Amino acid sequence: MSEFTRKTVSKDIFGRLLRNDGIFVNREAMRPSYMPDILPHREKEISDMASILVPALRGETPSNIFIYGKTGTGKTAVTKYVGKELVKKGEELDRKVNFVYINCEVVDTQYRLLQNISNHFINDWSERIPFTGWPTDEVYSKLRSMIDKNGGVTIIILDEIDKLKGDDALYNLSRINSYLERARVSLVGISNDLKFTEFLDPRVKSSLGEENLIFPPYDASELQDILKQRADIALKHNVLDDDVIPLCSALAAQEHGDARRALDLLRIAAELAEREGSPRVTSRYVRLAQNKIEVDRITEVVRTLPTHSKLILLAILLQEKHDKSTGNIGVITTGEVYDVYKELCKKIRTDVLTQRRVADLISELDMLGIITARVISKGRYGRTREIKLSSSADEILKILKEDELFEDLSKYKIQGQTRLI
DNA sequence: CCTCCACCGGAAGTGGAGGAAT
DNA sequence: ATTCCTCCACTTCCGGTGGAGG
Repeated sequence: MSEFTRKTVSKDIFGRLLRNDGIFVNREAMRPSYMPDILPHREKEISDMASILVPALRGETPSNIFIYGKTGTGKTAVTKYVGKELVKKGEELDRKVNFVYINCEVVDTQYRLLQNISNHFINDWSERIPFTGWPTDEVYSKLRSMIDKNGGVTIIILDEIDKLKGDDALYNLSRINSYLERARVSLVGISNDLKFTEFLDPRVKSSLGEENLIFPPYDASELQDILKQRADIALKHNVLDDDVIPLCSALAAQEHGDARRALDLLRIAAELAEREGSPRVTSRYVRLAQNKIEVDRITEVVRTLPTHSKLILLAILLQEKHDKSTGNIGVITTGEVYDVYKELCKKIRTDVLTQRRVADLISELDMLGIITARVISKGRYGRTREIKLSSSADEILKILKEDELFEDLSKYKIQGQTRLI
């Protein structure tokens, strides 16, 4: 390679990718965090929520709300949207309305929750409540005085409320109004777990559930509208084949009408097309995207598995390979997996878990969708689980090998018949 | 129709970690 | 600092079971 070519190549690697001859106009519009101006097919939910919260604009306390809906049904988007509008209207009417959004998956303890809400009212950086150090009830009383001093109506959104540890925090928050003189607080809890309220303190339950909103899943045609709207903003005109949006919608509709899933499919399909230099997104890229999402999911799950679950997974993998090479056509059973697993443990000098425990871990792997395990009866030869890998063995092996512990282990060969007949 | 295999899966208990209360 | 409590991973024990082979 001449001096000249090397220079141009290295100089242009980003230039070529940067030149906007791809498919996207505004990539952000396809991300889950993007907030569109219009939320299609959520008009009813928006107006329901608005009518519950409108007392805030008259300085009265709105009812607390509990919102339930599966992932990707627009709970968070609708709530944030209504909140934004409410604050805007409040400024117009000169009514003080505060809107605090907390994601309980990130802020999951009582202390951090109270700390976070309090800091929302403290602009001066040096005045802020530290991550740790204060007694919990002091933070609580600080919060009360902050809210009272601030006045007006404060609406606190607790997203993913089921992730919050302990219900003391909810109990305290739901009673805060009786300690306030000049201000009012109302709570909005969001969850995708309907059973969540069953385990709650009955007092919290009745106070939080003054109003309930249920967000139904989107159906395929509603998903199409959402995708069309986003595609208009995010993509160049006329880069999608006609069947791309219907396909994305149909696939996502099968997954309980998850709009986020639909958007991910479309975005990844477009990204794959762009990366391959294709001028158009075809249904082939949607299929590839779906595959990529699945592989990414499996990769992530397997990578973060605890050691013993990985060992069990490897045991299943080895057994499957062994069966294939010996032409054995029987199904893999719990007992066989357990035997191989024991050997693997011995090899790396790890304690062996009991078969009972291993059975539970196998069920977990099943629930994670890495394997399928269903109970079958082999008559005289007992009752057991039939265990199968649910995705490519090589793919999983590759991920397992990332763990240095499994580097050598994966070469382990099962000696002959592990079980006498 | 009965037996009996090779597990399933519920119940109860242990022990250690981590957080809250005193 | 110490005790208490709660959670979690795991063990022990054991009754239960679908159906091939007798």
